[in-house]
Amino acid sequence: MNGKRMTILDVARETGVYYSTVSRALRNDRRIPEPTRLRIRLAARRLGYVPNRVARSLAHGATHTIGIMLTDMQSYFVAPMDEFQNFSDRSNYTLSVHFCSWDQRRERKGLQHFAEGRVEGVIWAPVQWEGPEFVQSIADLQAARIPVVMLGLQRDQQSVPFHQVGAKPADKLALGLDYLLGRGHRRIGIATATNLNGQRGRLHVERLALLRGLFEARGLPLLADDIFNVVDEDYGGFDIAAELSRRAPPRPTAIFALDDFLARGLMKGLRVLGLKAPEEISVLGFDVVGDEAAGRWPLTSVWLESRRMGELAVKQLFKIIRREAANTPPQTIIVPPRIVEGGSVGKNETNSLFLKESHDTDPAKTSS
Amino acid sequence: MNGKRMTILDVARETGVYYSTVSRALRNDRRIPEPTRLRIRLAARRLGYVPNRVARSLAHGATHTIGIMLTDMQSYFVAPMDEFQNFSDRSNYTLSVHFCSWDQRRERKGLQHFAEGRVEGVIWAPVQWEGPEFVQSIADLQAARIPVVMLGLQRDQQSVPFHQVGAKPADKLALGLDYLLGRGHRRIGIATATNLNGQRGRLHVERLALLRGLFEARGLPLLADDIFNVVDEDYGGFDIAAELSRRAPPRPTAIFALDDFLARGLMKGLRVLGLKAPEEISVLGFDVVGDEAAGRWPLTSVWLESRRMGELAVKQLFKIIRREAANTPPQTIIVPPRIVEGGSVGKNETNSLFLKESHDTDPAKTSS
DNA sequence: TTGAAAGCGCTAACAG
DNA sequence: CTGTTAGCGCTTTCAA
Repeated sequence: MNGKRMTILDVARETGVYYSTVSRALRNDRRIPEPTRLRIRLAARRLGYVPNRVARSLAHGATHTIGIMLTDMQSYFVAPMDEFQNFSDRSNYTLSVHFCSWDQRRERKGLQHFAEGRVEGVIWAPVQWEGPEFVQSIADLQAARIPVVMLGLQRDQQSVPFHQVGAKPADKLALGLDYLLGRGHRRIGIATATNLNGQRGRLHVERLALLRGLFEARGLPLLADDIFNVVDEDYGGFDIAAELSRRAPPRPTAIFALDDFLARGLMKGLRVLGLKAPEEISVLGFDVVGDEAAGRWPLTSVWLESRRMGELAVKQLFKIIRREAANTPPQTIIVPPRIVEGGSVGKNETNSLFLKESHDTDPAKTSS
Repeated sequence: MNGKRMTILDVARETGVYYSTVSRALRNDRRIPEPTRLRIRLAARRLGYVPNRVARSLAHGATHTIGIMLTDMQSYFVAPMDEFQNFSDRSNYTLSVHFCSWDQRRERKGLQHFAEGRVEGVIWAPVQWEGPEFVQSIADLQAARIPVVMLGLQRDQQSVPFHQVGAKPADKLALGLDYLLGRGHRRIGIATATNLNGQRGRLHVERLALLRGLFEARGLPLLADDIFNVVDEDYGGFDIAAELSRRAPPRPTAIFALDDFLARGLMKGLRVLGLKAPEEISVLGFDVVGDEAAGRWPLTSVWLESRRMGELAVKQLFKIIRREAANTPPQTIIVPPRIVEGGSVGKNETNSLFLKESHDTDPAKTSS
């Protein structure tokens, strides 16, 4: 019970064969006849043998693992992770995930761990695209001959020593703005939250600045009063809805909400407060996440193509790992922006807002 | 550039010492004199040598890695993960994280991977506490002599072959209910969402059932109309707020909101709709996550002690790894429930709801 | 202080 | 088809 770990030697001894025969049997080598194989596998199971991947990897020089380095555990990453999983499952690779919590030192250490662990590839959403840690990490990975695909795009597209997959915020915002213009809107408001802490706030600052430029480039006026810059982390959309319902009709006919939470909170708020969307006011979302709901989603939005990005990233990585694109110069894959129109309203809209008493626990069961 | 990976042999050749000297130098063995050590480290860096942890682990038999198996990437796990990171950083261990997306097959495969990779310990939040996969995974881990600490509690406390850390839902609900009773509330409503898909819906079903029992045990009436069972995934709290504001004053004086989202949406909705909390109606949250905000949080709530659970779990695991508790019988650590009162209101409450134009980009910069 | 050599658990090339 | 043997890259005695 509390002895040493079993090795193939133990299994060999138990079954009376040579230990390389055990090794082969356990890997289902067709040269070992079926019955022997079975006998060996059974013995291994009986003894509680667990193969040692450390030794295995050292021997044949492949870890069959890929490393994922992410900034944090945001829902943003759920869809990409799902793609990583699916793809590597199919290829019989395993994922090793690290979150650095926006800490570049942690990021550096984690990547070093990947490099020393000889993962066969890395997908990395960097905290920053510069600085000594960043450069060092790239160097480590290169020295260990580990291919990297970045999630996201570096700002200035110099020739960089890594592949990258991402979307361009400016293109996405332009698409959204032009969509609204195309629908006849001339007074367009912006819902944003530039003052939030951390990355989310920074994104809003960037988006608002870009959007300002786009308004200007199109000769479109942007009234200070039409920038709804909220302070509430998660439910700010509700404040905007309230503010809008307070305003007399010379008001924006559309609101471009610069993130998922804001957009959905705003939609919900408008509905609860009795302002009809899109009849009285239109809402366009940005970077909306819930991707399975595409089409059934009541909100029209510039899509966050995170699933697509994940898919492209992992495919590119495996291309390199499989030497199909070994010495390809690093590629920059840009995901084109896309608008998904709020289609047939989801289930939440068709039914009542509340569930009524009826489908309770079976009374027969409560008697026990 | 595109040659083979460097090994200590290359470094030895480069520096003219024996390769075991290199091994020692790189691990900062004090027997190697300072200057030699430095010379070797420099050469290693120059050559782009990256230590091979696979080989290292095989040689000394320790991977210095712990495996984390989680059901999904929910915010629930952010605080525990943070504790895991902090603790293992300090002990110079690295984390390998897996998410199984509530898929028991994936969970099984991932744990097997951990076992074969000889991680030195596992923290595991199981999808289910039973079934063949569960039993097999436990067996694997035991066969590989890998200690496990579970995140969560098994229902019937049989003597189980693993440590576990968790809280009891019934205790938490009872604490919450008695808190409200203690504040004089007699007509208490419940905000829930039993119809949501996946785990969240299941949790609501469980909580509502438990709470029903607690009401009954205290001889407290629970009106069907006072169960606000919403259908909206994220903003159902708004719907409840709207419904409450519609009702004439013989209505609940307090609402026990059975999850974080519901509670916060409800609070926000009440404020926007002009219903004063807690003067006109009290809200008690449940399993509220935002733990850094403790005290500054405007919402009184039965706390989700996820950080504490994470901390206790990782501490327990390291105790076992360090043999301080090697052959201790598996312990069940129960985190006592706790209510955190919404203290001094956070920054979001003191200021206006909107940010006004003023702190824009420096005009000096726009001129460029 | 450093060199020599054994070995971690397994794979794979080569015989037989 | 199975036994033999040589590593994989590193750590760790044991000598010198």
